Amino acid sequence: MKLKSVDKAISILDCFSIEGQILGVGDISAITGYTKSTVSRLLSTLEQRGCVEKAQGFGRYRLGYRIHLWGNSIKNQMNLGTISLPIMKRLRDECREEVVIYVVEGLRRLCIQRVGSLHEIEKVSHVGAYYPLHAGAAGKLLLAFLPKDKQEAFFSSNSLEKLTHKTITDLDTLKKDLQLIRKRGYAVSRGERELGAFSVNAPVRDSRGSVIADLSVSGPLFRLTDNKLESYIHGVLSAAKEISERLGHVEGT
Amino acid sequence: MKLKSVDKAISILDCFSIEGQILGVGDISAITGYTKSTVSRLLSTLEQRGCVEKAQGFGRYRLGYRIHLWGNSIKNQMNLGTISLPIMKRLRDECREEVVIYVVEGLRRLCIQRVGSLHEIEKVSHVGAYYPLHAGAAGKLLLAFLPKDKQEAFFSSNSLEKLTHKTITDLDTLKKDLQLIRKRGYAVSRGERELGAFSVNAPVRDSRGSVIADLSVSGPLFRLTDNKLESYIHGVLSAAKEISERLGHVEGT
DNA sequence: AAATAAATTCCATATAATGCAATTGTTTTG
DNA sequence: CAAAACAATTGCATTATATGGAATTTATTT
Repeated sequence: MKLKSVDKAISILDCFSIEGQILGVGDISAITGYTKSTVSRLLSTLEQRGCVEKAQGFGRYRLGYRIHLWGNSIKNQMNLGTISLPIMKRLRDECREEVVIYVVEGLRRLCIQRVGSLHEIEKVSHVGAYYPLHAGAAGKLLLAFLPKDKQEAFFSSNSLEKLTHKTITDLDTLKKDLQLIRKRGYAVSRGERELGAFSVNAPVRDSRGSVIADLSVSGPLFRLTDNKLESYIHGVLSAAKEISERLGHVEGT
Repeated sequence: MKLKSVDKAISILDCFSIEGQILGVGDISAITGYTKSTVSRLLSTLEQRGCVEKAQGFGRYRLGYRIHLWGNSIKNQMNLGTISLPIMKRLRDECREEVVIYVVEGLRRLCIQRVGSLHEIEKVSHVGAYYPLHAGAAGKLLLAFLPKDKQEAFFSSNSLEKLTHKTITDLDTLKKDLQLIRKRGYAVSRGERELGAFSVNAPVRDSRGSVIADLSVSGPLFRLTDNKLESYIHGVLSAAKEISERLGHVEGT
């Protein structure tokens, strides 16, 4: 970090990132650990430029119009795909396997972003393509964290099509599996949708704590050792956490 | 301004406020006048915290996910009314008369924000109330800057109801008036909607340059002198300009 | 209205930011 | 494809700036 006071200013603005947050000098000083004089001066600089503004009178601040302005100017460029991309690339470089993000659309999952494997033999998913929710760890994870009503809608409207001999076609077995995924916080599958493929998955959460996407590392089964599995689980969990943070998710929500 | 480096950082972020703007160190140095080393260091600090991020490779930046995050956390609190309020208060304190903001809704104008007069005898508009477009300078200004199709819709569907003996009821006279308002960039009326009242108005523009609202100073006619009129026109124009800037409007759009 | 609490300003000191020049990295062109 | 041209980054000494603690001002509570 090159410029300390700028870094501090950013930390202060960050205190406001919970929606509707209104804070005073003392609050911010307590959160950040900076002295009240420092916070006061930083706030006053930020206020002069409209990054924060007085709310509810004396010494209480919220984010200002300028932040709103900046936010507007990128809201069209910024979506889950672009926010995730750099983190997905990093994960891919660690794992050397394909990294993909899926979201639920209707009763299927949609691939919205992909970073390809570094190996010659690779598993390939396609951005824009739809895949089932019941087969493969990505689908099951999304299903596991779906709101109850949508989950029911899926169970009642969908036959669990057998895609490989590993596909789960029994509803009770599937439900048990979903419960396990919720408990563990990640999902692993081998050959459920595509024979000879593995997939390691973790949930991406938004600022309200809802699971809105699935982050996946996947590749051919023959390359998956126990050691690698361990490291992929760790990697995908921490990358998913990082994406969630960028979406405003705070731990313990 | 208390902290110079923070102020510089804000100026740099501001360079990006035109939607989709992508800039390099050299560009920003040219815009702001800061040396390239300074810009480079500031950008690198901002990048580490996700306020800007690399775009299109080598040394090109755009706003980052953190700005998006902050923007999201206030987008519900920030609307035309709250953005305008502090500027409206300042204008009211200068003029000592009622200051109001109107937007077009359907074929009428809607009062969305108001700051009351400082005099005992005051003109009073009501937030949430609807007023006509053809009577009073506020309505005429909004009408003058309406897109052609909506203007036509108004002309064809609306009889120009006579509210006072000053109300313009002839379509051709009205159209001439609108042309003059567009040319001048502000509008003044006396007693067109409410006898004994005056109103001085200027347009508020958004980041695309479209007129989205009308800012008005109004009061009882007996207090309006030629000197005051001059100063109200100047005041309302500059306040409207300031609100427009806060909405992302850049001069000459 | 007085007392309490919080935010702001003052000031000397320590620290951080600056500009220049040198370096490293990227793109263009012959 | 190498060499030149261009742009961004970093090291370093200097100068300007940010800092913490105390004092002061400003709001809130009793």
